[in-house]
Amino acid sequence: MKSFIGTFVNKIDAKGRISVPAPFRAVLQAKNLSGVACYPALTGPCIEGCGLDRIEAMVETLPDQPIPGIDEDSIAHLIFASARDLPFDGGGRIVLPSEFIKKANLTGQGAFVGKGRTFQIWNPEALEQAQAEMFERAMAERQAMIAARKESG
Amino acid sequence: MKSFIGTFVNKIDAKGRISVPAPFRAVLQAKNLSGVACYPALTGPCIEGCGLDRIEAMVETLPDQPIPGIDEDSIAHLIFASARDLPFDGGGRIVLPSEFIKKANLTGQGAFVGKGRTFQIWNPEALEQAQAEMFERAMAERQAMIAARKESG
DNA sequence: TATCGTCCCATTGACGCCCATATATTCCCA
DNA sequence: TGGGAATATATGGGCGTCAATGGGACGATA
Repeated sequence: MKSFIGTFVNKIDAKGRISVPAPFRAVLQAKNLSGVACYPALTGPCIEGCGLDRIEAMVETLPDQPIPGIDEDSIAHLIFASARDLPFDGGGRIVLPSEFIKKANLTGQGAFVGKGRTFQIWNPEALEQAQAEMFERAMAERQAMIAARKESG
Repeated sequence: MKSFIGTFVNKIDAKGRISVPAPFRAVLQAKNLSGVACYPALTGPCIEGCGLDRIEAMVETLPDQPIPGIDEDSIAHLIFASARDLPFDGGGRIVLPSEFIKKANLTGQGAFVGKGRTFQIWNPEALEQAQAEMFERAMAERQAMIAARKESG
């Protein structure tokens, strides 16, 4: 199964349209999908994207209680509420709803970041910052691990 | 099977009419339904909505009379009692009965919230509050889970 | 006759769809 | 191997259609 790999920066025009990178479109079209399901990420200022099939699969996994109970509400329901099915136009673009543009601070450009089974859409500058921080943290953890190993062994 | 996803805020006019979002109508029309079954939610100040087929499926699974002592039965019969089949008008709107408007504190606007197999209709402000609380709770649970994993593994 | 509910029509504004252009990439042929 | 053509991609813009919404007419009922 093909995955979402790589980073691609595309423009966002006045109508809020942005081209989905061709490699990502190929992944979706391999599943006979003519659009992409998007929702605000819970963990950062970006938009998460995947095939609508993935969302439908989430629906399937939730208990189908005819009588709604109190435990019905979970992260999944938050995602259903905020997700949108965005169809491609003739040129392979999607239109980003204004909520998404606001959530991810998108201005002029959007960076598609492959995450394997999903991808994310970032403000390019914010992405760079976040990646730098992630790198710092990873290096710090690595140092800590090395130090701990020296002590114990 | 298509599901109800996304949130759409539409106006409620003086006659109590509100447009059902086109994506939701599409889900229902895929099942050859020309209306939507609604009933007050048990879990919050909102209206639950789904296809009439879902209500009928519920009916199939239940006895004619509530069985004393079984809460689910009486709850289900409560739902049947308060449920309404609301047909679309020519423009894809439904008329909200005054009980529903009262129950969900609807004033001027209604927010359709996709929940997968069903959807809900909320007062937009109340929805925002409820979702914020839900998010807090979900994040707290998530933190607890991460902490537990660290300890055990 | 007055009121309520349902149906139908009108408007407007957004969105989907189509076409056009530019750039990059691949492929073919000389 | 180099040039050129053909294709694919990214992007801009315009137009038609449909969705959302408002208002009025008709019929039923009390």
